Amino acid sequence: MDVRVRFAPSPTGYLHVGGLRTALYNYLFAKKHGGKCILRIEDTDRTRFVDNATENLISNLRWAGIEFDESLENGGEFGPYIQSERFDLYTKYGKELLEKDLAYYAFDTSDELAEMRDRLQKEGGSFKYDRNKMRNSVTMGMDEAKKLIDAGESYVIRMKVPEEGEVKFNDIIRGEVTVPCKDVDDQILLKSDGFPTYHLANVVDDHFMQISHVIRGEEWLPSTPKHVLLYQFFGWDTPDFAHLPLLLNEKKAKLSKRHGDVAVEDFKAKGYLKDAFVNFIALLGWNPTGDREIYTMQEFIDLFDLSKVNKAGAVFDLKKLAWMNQQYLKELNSAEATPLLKAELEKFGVSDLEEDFVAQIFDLFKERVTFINEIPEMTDYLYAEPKEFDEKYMAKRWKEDTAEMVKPLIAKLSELNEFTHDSTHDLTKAYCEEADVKMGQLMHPLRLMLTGKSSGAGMFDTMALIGKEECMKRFETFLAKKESGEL
RNA sequence: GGUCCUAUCGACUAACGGUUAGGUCACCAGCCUUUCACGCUGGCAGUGGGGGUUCGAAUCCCCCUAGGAUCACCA
Repeated sequence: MDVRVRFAPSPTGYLHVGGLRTALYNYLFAKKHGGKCILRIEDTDRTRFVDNATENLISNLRWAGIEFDESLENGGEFGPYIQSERFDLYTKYGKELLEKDLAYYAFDTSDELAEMRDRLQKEGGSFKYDRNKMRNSVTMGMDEAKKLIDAGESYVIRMKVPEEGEVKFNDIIRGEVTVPCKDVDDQILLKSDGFPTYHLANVVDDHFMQISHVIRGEEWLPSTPKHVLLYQFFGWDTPDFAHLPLLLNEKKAKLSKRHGDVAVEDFKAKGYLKDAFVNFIALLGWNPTGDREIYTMQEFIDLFDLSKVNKAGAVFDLKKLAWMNQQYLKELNSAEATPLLKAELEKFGVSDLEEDFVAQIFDLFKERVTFINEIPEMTDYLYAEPKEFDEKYMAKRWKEDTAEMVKPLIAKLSELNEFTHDSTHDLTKAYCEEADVKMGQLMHPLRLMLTGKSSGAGMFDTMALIGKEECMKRFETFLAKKESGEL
């Protein structure tokens, strides 16, 4: 059997990280088995329509490196790939169930349904639809129901779940799942606006799109018996199911938008590198070996094994994500990094820097940050003389005799023709030996005068980057301020 | 509350009946060092509890407990 899987999001306006993981696992599974990965937009809820939601979804998926073999924009022989354009199909199959007496009309208002649930709750037990007591074609008879419909009463179509027996299905991740029919609700299949609910549309589409494996989040597990029953009602083969463990927040509850940090584009905006983010997400719920953390997409494809995906939910740990991001940041080559850093610098208000200069800055700071966007502020002294000086640092490192100790070195530095890492280093080292002082006694004052900060890249690299002329100017300014007591 | 799912260090996970229960993040210590980092070395830390099955259980079965999901004319 050909492997055909689908990622079927509803266009809510953003891509949830859990959705990204689902899409990714679908993609990996398809690629691994030489199958097809399909994107189907499930927009049957007209009350939740969001402009540009589909475009947003696709662009975020593409950012993550996930492409689809069949979709709205790429086409395919099983389209349309958006449910609102498949309307007639659902109506047709809803009717078929009605004719087979596997579905029925129901006329209950939302108040009546709420009342029913109140009653059932008081009696204890489940809240499932009480088919034999409500207003529907089972209690009133089909003739009466047709009359109401002709009179313009609004109605829904519900599935008629058998009273006896049980529903069994095999989940690739969880094994056999069994639910007694009496616990399965008479799900609404077609809403009063004529649109199908997820359950009907999903089953019909998966069948006609020849989906072989349904890979989706665990939140769908409780409604899977309904879907299995629908396949049986229609006489169709059931696809294989794989319900992925949930992504959890630090409180171990399902990651939800209310708690923030769940939209892929937010992570993108914060500066996470795509490969790092995808790598991290892929390892939430599965690890091919257990002794490695960094994998390429191709390696993930080669190693992917649905049956080895975890059953328990996974907590989304920002700290490990940050580490992951840094790992990828360190490995970024300058061709990739320079434009990114340049853009960040421009946001910071620094433009017109030489590519080579920007590349050097990246090399010096990539191991000191988690995100590229931290670099501009950290390196502000490279673009203008420092406005302020770290007071604690100054108190600790600038002593009574420091000025006199540093002046001869500055004089020697000013005579240097070449102002490079090596030349400044060699000169300073020689001076230290000659004057019998430790490097540290001079490095800190130099750093303070030049950058105002207590941390940063190596001092000789920093001096070379700032340039001799500017360094001299800063030394002079700083010493003058010291003498005048301004500092 | 009904139903279903789940349970290995604080977190992500490996070990698919036989290991001193391994790796990674975080944390701690040390080394490196002109700062901050990076890096390196080491450390802390786990099979929720109770019964079985077995020569042998983290692994299979049962019960308990705990957590989660779901019970919409949302997906």
